[in-house]
Amino acid sequence: MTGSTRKPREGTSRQTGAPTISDVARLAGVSPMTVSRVINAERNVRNSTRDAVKAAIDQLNFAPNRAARSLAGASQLRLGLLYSNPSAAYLSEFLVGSLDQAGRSDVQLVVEKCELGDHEREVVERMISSGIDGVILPPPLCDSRAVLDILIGASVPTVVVATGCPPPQCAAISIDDRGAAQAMVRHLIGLGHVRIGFIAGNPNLTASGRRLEGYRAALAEAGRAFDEQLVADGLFTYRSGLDAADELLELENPPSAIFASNDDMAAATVAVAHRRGLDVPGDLTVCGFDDSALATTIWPELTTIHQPIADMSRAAVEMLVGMLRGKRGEAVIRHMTLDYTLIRRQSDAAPRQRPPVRI
Amino acid sequence: MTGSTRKPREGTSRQTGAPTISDVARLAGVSPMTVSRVINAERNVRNSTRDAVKAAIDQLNFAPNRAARSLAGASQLRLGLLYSNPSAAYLSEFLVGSLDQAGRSDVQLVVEKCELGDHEREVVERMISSGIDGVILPPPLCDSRAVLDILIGASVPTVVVATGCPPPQCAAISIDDRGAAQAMVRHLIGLGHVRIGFIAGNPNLTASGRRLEGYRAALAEAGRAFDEQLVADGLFTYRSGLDAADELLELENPPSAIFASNDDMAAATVAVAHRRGLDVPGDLTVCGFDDSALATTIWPELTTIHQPIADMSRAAVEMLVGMLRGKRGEAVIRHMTLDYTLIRRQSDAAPRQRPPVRI
DNA sequence: GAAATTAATGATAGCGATACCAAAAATGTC
DNA sequence: GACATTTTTGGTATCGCTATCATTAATTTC
Repeated sequence: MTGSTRKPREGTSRQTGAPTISDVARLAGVSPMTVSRVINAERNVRNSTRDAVKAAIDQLNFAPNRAARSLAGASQLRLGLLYSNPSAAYLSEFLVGSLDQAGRSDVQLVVEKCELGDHEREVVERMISSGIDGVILPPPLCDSRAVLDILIGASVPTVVVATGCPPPQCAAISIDDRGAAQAMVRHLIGLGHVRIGFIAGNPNLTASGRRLEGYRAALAEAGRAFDEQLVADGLFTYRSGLDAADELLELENPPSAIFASNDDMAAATVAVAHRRGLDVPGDLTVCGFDDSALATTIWPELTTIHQPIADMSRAAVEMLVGMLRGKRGEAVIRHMTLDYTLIRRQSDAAPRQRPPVRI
Repeated sequence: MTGSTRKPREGTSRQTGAPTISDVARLAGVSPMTVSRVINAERNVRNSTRDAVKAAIDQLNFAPNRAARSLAGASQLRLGLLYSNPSAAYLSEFLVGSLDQAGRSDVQLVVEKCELGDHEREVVERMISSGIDGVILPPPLCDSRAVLDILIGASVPTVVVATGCPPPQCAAISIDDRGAAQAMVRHLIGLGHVRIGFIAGNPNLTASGRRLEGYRAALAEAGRAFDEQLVADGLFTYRSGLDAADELLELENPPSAIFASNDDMAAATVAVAHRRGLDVPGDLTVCGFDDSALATTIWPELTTIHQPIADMSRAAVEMLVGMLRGKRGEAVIRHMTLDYTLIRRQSDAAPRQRPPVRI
């Protein structure tokens, strides 16, 4: 209402000028505590008192100080974000999203590196004992049995991101890996490719299996037979991609398109093709998955599947906060699936009329 | 280090478990006030003290409580991080470092893309008028005259990272690009290489010039003549590296080693070598610069110069915070040079007795 | 080398709210 | 009406951090 001239408090130079709960109390002739009760809609306040306080609040145009509130009351949540060594590009996007959301939700994010190996136990336990409220696990940690077991054992609320097979005790954010792979293969079939090679990912990561399923599904729905020979094993590393691509191109009847389970292996495939004198995409179509930085670094730029990484990490933070701040009762474990996008760049094309001549 | 059992404080049930400034103080053997000073990058703290406190902060994984902080009076700083399109790997590391430090210093980092071109003015001005307190410029923006002029004109405290030639009005973090390049070429000479090719970087970036200087200096100190032909132009992109490498390997008398000004171009050089049937490092030694993720992604892994990118961005945030929060009037503009490391991997070797036969 | 100056640290007192418990007031019971 | 209960209300102690000033240590000055 009225501007109500508040006389500037003398003394320290720190006052902000905004009315405080004490100002309200003085005006209403009650104690600050009572004002707090009114603000928080607690029951045990007589109506007459409540009305007086409310009047004072209106008159001063008082609004509680959020900082003071969270300091005194509910403690600030701290979420742990453990990462191993995903592609650096993945991590940075992931961080941007999660930090952004952490700011919005007013929670603190503790980011820590956790190499897979002997130290993982130590790192995770230190994080737990340092009083973290919940943990977010991006790949590849989201599929680490060891890490998951420690967290689940300690009943730490956890959100796994981009795993193909989330443990029942964890919340999960993911994309439809299977569907995405299927879409890519459909695309290749649509382009006219008949023999389509596939480079599988690290079998320890559940997403690998999902992507392979998608490949098979697309073949099946097009009435194509599944040819064991056209699937090579990979580990998601560039180096493994080199071997896998060699294996596929060495075949009697090599594929005219190769779909690698991630961009690193797709890049390796491009390198192998070039070494063999094959033009990409003229002689060989190569597609990746992830839309990592590498996809646009190399030449030709890769046609690949884009994951909304930042959105996924944002969602992970939000979900975790929901689980932690959510009232008492049922910790509704939720799963969430975000949309992927097929990005066409320069590494795919229709196959030549005749299969390229092997040199 | 050790897990340091933090004893649960007794008393009220309100404690959160998160380490506080007092925990850090106790561990470091100083007063809480001193810890506060370190966090806020204030000046009057002895280096030894600062280091001890930082160690304690790391050990406890401490991050200040925002609520308490804003209650106590400190306003939250907002720093702008403008980026254009450096190598994606570079950016991600840069982000990891700066976001981490931003969390520790409790400043908000506003990350925004600023493509070089017509819009730069718009983007920068928008950022300024949105009330940003300071700006961090990683390459290549750190060398953009246009962007710098706007910022300097508006007297926005700015830290440039990894430029070869920082404007006097800005603080700067860098490594010794010239010395690093010189060290690498010295290494190649030591290996026995005589004809050493060099792929220059984008001429708009001052660091490019520094690296070329280092190349020439190493040659000069070894009493080798400088051969114009052995220097090819590049732009720091993979694609430009493809062309540059082709140019060098096309020479009548091609080099037995190629030193590219960054890893992307070195990776491209490896690809070209392979396409030409050259073994790396058997027939051709290839070295890069930056130690980006790409260096260890491809095969063979690149011998390169490691820049502590994350540390540099961390330092940039810290320095900016110091300039902004530091007491004592005059903003002492500082420059800081961090150490580089020559990392030997699998892409370098002594030259063959005779130059490889061209196919 | 003692005094004057400056830098580095520590001690104390809040910031604006809530938690917890004790005191006071209102209500109910016989 | 005296006593047990239940509601309201107030007092006090934090929450985690920083402002401010006092104190101590390190430098400089003459």
